Amino acid sequence: MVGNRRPAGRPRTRILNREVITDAARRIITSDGVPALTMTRLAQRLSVTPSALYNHATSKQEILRWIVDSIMGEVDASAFDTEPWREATRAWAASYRDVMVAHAELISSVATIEVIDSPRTVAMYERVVSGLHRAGFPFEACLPFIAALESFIYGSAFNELAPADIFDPGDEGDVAPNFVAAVEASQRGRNPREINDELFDIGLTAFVESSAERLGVC
Amino acid sequence: MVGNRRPAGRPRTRILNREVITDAARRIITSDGVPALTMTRLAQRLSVTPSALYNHATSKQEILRWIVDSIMGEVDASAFDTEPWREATRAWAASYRDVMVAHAELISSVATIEVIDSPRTVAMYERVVSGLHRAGFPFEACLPFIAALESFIYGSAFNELAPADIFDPGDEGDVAPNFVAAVEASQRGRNPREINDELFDIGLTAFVESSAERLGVC
DNA sequence: ACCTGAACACCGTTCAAGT
DNA sequence: ACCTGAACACCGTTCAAGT
Repeated sequence: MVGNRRPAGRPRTRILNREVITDAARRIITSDGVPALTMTRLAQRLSVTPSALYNHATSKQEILRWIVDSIMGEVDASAFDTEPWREATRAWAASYRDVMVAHAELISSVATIEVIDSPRTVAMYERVVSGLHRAGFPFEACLPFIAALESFIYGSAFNELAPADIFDPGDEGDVAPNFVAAVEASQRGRNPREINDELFDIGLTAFVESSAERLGVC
Repeated sequence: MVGNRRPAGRPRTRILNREVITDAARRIITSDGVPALTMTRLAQRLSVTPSALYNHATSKQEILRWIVDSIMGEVDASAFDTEPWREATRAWAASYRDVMVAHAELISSVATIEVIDSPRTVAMYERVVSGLHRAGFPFEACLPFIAALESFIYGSAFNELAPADIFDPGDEGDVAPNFVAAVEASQRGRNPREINDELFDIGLTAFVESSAERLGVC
C-alpha cells in the first residue's frame, strides 16, 4: 500500500467505469480463470480498494453480466444482413460456438444470465431475428429456434471444456468392458476436437433442415 | 451446541459415510439450492462438526462428485438391454433430459466433472455403449455419438433453467424492434416448456437419423 | 461524487487434541 | 478410527469517514 501512493499534488483522475472494470475483469479471467476473479483481485488490478468498486457496480453479479455482454459482442451475426438464412445461421452458430469454446468457463453464466442492460447481446439478437423474419420465419418461431440452437452450441462447447480424461472409468473398469473398449477406441482414433467439430456440423445441419421443413420456410 | 449432547453412557454410533453424506447434501440442494450447500450446513444436518466431514471426503469437490454420480444413477438406460437402438436412444435421452431438468443447477457440474469413483455413471455408459455396439456402432463411434447427444441434452435442459425473462431487453428495446416483437410473440404463444420439448424431439430425431446414415448403421 | 479503512458474516480446509 | 474446537486465509458486501 505504501508503494502505491500517488505523487503529491497530482490530481486524482477518476478511472473507474463499466468499461474499465469489465476489461480488467476479463483480463483476470483470461490469465487465471474464473475462480481467480475476486473483488479484491479486481480492485488490486485497478489500483483501488475493493469497496471502491461498489460505487460503480451493485454487486459482483452485475460485473459478471457486463463480462457476458462484452463476450457476446464478439459473436459475429453480421451474415444475417447479407446472406440467405441457412448460410447466415451456420456462420452465426459457428462464430457463437467459437466464442463459447474460448470462454468455456463462462458458458453456464452466458446460458442463464438475464439479458438486462446488455446492449451488445440485444444487438446480436436483433440482427438474428431480423434476418430470420425477413426469410419468412414467423416472429413466434424465432426465439424457440434460437434457443434450441443455443442449446446445441452450449452443449457442444461444453464437450471442449470437459477434461480429456472425463471418461476414465478408473476402478470400475472391470465391470464395464464395453465402455472401456469405447474409451480406448476413441483415444486411438482421430483428434477428439476434430470429431467434436464434425458432429457439431452434422447436428446443426440436421436441426436447421428439419426446422425449416416443419416451419414451411424455404 | 449444549442441547445437542448425547445421553451419557450411550455409545457413539459412527454415522458418517459416503451414502449418508451424499443423501444429506442432496436434500440440502433440493430444498435450498446449490449455493446453500456449504460444509457447515451439511455438517449441521448430520449433527456433526464441519471438520468431521474431512474424515470421509477429501474435499467439497469430492462430495460434489458423489452427488453427481447419485443423480446419474437416476437416468434410465435400461431400454438398451431390450429395445432397438433408435428407440433405446430416444428413451435414454428423454430420461437423461428429465433428470437434468430436475437438477438444472448441477448441469455444469455433471457436464464437466471427471468420471472417477462413479459406479452408477460408469454403469450407465456401459449399458449405452453395449447397446450401440450390438446395433452395429463401431467402438470408436460410440463416445462421440454419446457426447454429442449429451451436448444437446445439457443445452436443452439449460433452456429450462434460464429465467423466464431471460429475453427481456429492458432499456435497449427501442433499438431492437424485431427482437422485441419476437419476445412478445413468444409470450403470447404456447407454453415455452412445450415448445422446448418439441424442439428437443426434433433435434434429437434429426441428429440420430443423420448419424445413422453417416455411420452406415441401420 | 468517489475513495479509504475497518468491520461483518460468512467460506473451505487444516490440525492438534481428545476419545 | 473418528470427532471436536480453534485457527487460518480467504470470500462479498456495508458503511462511516474523509476529500
